[in-house]
Amino acid sequence: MALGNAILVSLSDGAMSGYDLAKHFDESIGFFWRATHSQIYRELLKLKTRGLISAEEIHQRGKPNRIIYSVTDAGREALLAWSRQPSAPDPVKDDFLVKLYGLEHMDIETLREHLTQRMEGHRDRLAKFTAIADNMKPQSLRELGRLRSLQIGLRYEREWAQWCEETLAALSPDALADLTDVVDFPAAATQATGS
Amino acid sequence: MALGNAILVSLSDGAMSGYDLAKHFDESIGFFWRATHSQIYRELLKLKTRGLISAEEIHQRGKPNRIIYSVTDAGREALLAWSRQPSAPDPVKDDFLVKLYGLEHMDIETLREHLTQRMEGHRDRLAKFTAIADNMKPQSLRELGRLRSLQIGLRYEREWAQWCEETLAALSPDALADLTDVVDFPAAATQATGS
DNA sequence: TGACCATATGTGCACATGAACATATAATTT
DNA sequence: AAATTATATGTTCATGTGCACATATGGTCA
Repeated sequence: MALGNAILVSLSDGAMSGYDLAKHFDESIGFFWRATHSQIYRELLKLKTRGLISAEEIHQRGKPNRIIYSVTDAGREALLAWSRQPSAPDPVKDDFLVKLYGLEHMDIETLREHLTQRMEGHRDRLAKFTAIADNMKPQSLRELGRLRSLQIGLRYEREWAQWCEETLAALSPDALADLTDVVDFPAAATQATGS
Repeated sequence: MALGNAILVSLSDGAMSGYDLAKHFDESIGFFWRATHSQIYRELLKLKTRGLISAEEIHQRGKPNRIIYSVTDAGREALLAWSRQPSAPDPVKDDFLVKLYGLEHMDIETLREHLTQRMEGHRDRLAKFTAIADNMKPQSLRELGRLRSLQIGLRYEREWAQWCEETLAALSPDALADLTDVVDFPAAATQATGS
């Protein structure tokens, strides 16, 4: 029910429709928990069945009706109860690290390109997060929580960006020339033969 | 087919049974890609069907037969082709960060306990990774890849440990006393009332 | 006028995930 | 002698995930 709780937290910020939630999950809370709109609509029905949220249909002119969901008292209790449950530390799943782990079987040239792209992405997000964090001076629990969760995102992006830079250096032709098993670099990186 | 590739990388290290792979996924490569034994046995059958691995049954005395899998030439080609595909940067999913994001709706006392436990776990793994990394002086592509993937794990654990420490300080009773919306601390943390 | 886009809510389907169950052998411990 | 543990390979089932599809309204742009 992890997605359900992320939705309850989002709705605690203010009543929202599934459509709004989907956008919300593409931005702020989405950094900690990803969800597609189909998942969200299904989860909303479950939460409503369990009485944790209530629904109100809003008739709009010119657009389809919206269904606005609000957290009920039972929903707030459920959130509090959830906060008392231990959180499973999330298992990391990363294709790219598996590739690095099996480096001698990979196309290094391509890996360098992907590393560069990835580094740029991490740097962009780092800049974005830093800009937001710099303007935050938390004066409430709410703001403090937002800042602390932003801070881990910031640390995450910073370390990844630095690691990409370090790894690019370690995989540079110059650095690789010292290794014993790089036979015919750089040709070996783009052309590999069996046995 | 991400699990399949992680298995191919593992088998490239040497032929192994599903049982061995399961242990392997609980240790080294498991930091980057988690898998249970039931997943592994299923994936092995798929890989065999696709001709990427070959199987050899070993009759043992005293123990059930083992089925040892090896990577075929087609498997090696598949790995190389995979390394040329871009890797999706893994979406983070973390209960604990959602809790922090919705801090004002949570039981802060419990969160502090969980933070402490989590910090200890990260520190333990950091010490373990550091000890291994300190003894590594890569002289082959293989060793270099292992070290680079270990380095991101090390950075990850270090940052999480530090963040936990920082966050514990930020959530200390003293620090919280400055906030506007902490009404009757510390009673508020363990006893919450509706509306 | 016709195509496309933004809003808005859903369903269908294929596949992944992981806990629990199932089975079998033999050594070790009580 | 019986229970437990380690080895070893699977299956079953409930649930989660996410892409693609479906439907509906009305505005904008060529």
